[in-house]
Amino acid sequence: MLELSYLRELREEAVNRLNKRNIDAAGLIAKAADLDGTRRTTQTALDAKQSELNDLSRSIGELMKGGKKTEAEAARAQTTAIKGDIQRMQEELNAVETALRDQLCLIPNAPNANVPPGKTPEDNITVMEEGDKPVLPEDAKPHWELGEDYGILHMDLGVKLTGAGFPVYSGQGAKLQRALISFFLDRAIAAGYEEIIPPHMVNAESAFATGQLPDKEGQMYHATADGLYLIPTAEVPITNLYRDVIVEADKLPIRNVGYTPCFRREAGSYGAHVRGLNRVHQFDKVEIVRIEKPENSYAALEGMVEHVKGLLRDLELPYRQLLLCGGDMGFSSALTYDMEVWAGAQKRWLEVSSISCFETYQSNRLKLRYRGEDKKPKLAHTLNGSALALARIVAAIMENNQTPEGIRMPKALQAYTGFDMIRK
RNA sequence: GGAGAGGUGGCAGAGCGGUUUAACGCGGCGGUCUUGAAAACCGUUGUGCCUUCACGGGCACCGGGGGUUCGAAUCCCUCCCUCUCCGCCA
Repeated sequence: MLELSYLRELREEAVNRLNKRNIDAAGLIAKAADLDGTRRTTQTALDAKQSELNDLSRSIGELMKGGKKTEAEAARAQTTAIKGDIQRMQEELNAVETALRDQLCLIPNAPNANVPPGKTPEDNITVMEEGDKPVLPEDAKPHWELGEDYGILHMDLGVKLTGAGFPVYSGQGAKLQRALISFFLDRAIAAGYEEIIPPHMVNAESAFATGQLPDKEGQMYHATADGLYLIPTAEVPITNLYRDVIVEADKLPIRNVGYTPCFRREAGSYGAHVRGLNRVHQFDKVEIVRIEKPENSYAALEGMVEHVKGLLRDLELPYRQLLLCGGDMGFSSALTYDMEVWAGAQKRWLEVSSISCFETYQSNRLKLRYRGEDKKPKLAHTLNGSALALARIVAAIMENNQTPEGIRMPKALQAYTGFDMIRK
């Protein structure tokens, strides 16, 4: 949620920033401002009534103690009307507060000044591109065929066990998954991130705080018997560690990394582009999360991008970095870079990482604050990024590194896989 | 899953309908003393919202929600969580 104080004090700036998303920013904000005004007048009136009742109650106590029964009874008679007012005002306040919160939930984060305008992925800016695309023979196979040929990836078995989009890995394919997870974790730890193993299910409060609810309700698997959600990313449990927390300034930045499986319903996305590992309901991901002082957050974002670039280089994958345009950015993000790798047989770019700065949008919901120089709590900035998401990395490695002898493993990974080639 | 006990300020721990605007202690911060430090002593000490140019003032918060009452940390209902014992179990 955007901060009310921001919408109040820098309303014009907020509208301008939000306009990059091609939404009716002025209208959304005007409605929120209206509700906020009503809320404040109601609160002021309610507080005054409450104060009146408190005074009266105190005086009744004193009168009773002094044995002045008659006067006490007279005072007591006055309270009925006040209590009625209080109840009515309280209900009014509750209603307007709910409406205000709902309205604020409709307003996405305000894009950073550097976010390009635009509506679709075509308007994203390619910041850089690195690595040579492999030259593959005409009959080079996409990863889903290679997976079957080598007996390491079985989409059909996943269908049998669960349904479409739940891959089964076996043998060297399974080992490759585990190797990548360890590799990514070790690299993040070496870069100063503390490893976290969080729960894979969260409650509604957590899902709300990081913005999955109410916006993306249909995208999460929901265990209704217990009211829990399967996490779509480790971002949710790890960021929620800091919900309702005030951290001392000298504890910042906080850097966490966590490996978890990720579960996404991906409702409504079918077609040729979702074959094999391109889009699945369950995949593994190593996620990095940072909590920063506002003045450091964008430098931290660049640092996270550099970290991910290092991983992709060591995996010998051609990749490019995109700066997402306003229309393609996630709801909660202020600025997002996507990292994509080249899958040589499909001849497509596959998104393997999304690295975002949320400014105070998440921390406002989380009530995640730090104590600044003046000892007053202030909202911190949150950031996160995939480092990295496995399934598509595996797809690209398989496709790009296919040879007549087998699938070659990147050198940096061989210490983790224990083999240099996947063979039949 | 069953039975019992309990959830109070950064920690520890009283309070169990109206001198609680939450005691005492520890810790934190500021000060006095001191060459400096320790000790001692004095003061101070949370979060959110409303209001005010400001100083300040008001309201709410004793696990969450609801109720009784003129008045609730204190009584009632309900949910959540923790601990102990029993049962089950990787």
